[in-house]
Amino acid sequence: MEKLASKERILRSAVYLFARHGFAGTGLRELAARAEVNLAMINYFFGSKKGLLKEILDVFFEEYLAIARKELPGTDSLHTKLSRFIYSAVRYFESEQDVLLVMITELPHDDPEIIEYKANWASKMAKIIEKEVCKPLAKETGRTIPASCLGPMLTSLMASRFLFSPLMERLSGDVENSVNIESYIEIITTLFLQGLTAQE
Amino acid sequence: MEKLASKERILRSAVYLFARHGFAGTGLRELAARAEVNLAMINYFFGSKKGLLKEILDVFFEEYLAIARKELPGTDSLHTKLSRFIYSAVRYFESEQDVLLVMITELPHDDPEIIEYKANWASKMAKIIEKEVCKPLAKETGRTIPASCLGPMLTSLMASRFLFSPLMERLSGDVENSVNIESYIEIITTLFLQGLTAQE
DNA sequence: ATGAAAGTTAAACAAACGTTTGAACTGTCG
DNA sequence: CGACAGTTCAAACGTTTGTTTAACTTTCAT
Repeated sequence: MEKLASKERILRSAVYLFARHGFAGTGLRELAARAEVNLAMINYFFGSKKGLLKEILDVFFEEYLAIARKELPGTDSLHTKLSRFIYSAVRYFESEQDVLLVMITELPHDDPEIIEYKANWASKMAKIIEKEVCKPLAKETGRTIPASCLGPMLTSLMASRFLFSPLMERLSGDVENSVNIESYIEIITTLFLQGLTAQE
Repeated sequence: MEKLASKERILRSAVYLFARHGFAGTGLRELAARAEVNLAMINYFFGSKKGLLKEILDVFFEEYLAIARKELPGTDSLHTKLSRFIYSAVRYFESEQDVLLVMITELPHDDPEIIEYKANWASKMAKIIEKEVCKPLAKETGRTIPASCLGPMLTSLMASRFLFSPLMERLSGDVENSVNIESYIEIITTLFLQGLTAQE
């Protein structure tokens, strides 16, 4: 069992801690201890604490964008394409819950260095949604919903389970009463597709 | 023009700063400066920094729960009741955007002192949703969606505009291309109601 | 084998952190 | 007036913060 490279261990520990204590709430010494590296290694590899956050956000947005580019374009029906996208995206969210939480909880924070990064990615995402979802939808239903509204709605809906999961685990208790991931995907896919095409 | 009481000024400044820099990212000196109070006043009124956060979360959940208790029970149709709830809730979210952002961004963080508070409120909310939405819905459609799934979905969907607004403002540019609040409410109401009743 | 590059380390830096203290000030009521 | 509770204040407490430095070891192609 080869030990992971230091840089990778720092990255994973950062994702874990940022998701649980927040970016500002995580100290670099705590992070270094968890990653089993010397404190100075963090700045050596990532330049600064913010550089570390940027790299985490990059990883998330890159993959999220790649999923959109893979599933949304093409000649299939809007219904088919959106189903595929939701399926892949939620699966990805599930596999990288902590990264998703870091992305969401850092969304509103207005650090000028970070907001530039996020806006850049959001812009690319909005263009795809606009072209592949909003325009076909307008043709189908006659109703125009801009990507700046539909994109956040879709992402928030898909992320809802993971955003609230730390709370829901604590109170639901009985596991039987909760919904498995396949059902969850089915529910929000139906909700979104039926709900969207019902717009008039 | 009477100057607000010190405690109130602290509370409002905290909401403003926590929404923009996060809870852990906001220093008490910066907060005291913005509220124009002495640093020691914060601990005098709220006991600790966490006590301040608790009070902010209390204000939010209390009102959110009050809206649910007001709009959801009763003999009206599920459709009518849910429409009313979404309308009131989104209006409240809009009027207290910063408080909403603080609540959302602190949702996943696992501070033991805070998570107890949140779980307590979430439990009350889940009970109302379960009784007033999930059960009637199961009777209508035959499909059972637990409150621990439906609650987060609904809240996330209603909050999506405000969660992403700091980003969206930065990139959309043209105000004409964005959706006003009335349209936003209409869109997600239709989405949610049509989408839910389409479950089978 | 040798030298440059990459990785790792302990130690220290100034700055900022949340919190506490005890005195001073305010207004109110007896 | 004097006493009292509610506020406000400057100052300091001990930690912890992110970052930097310079020396050290390891790695690896020449």
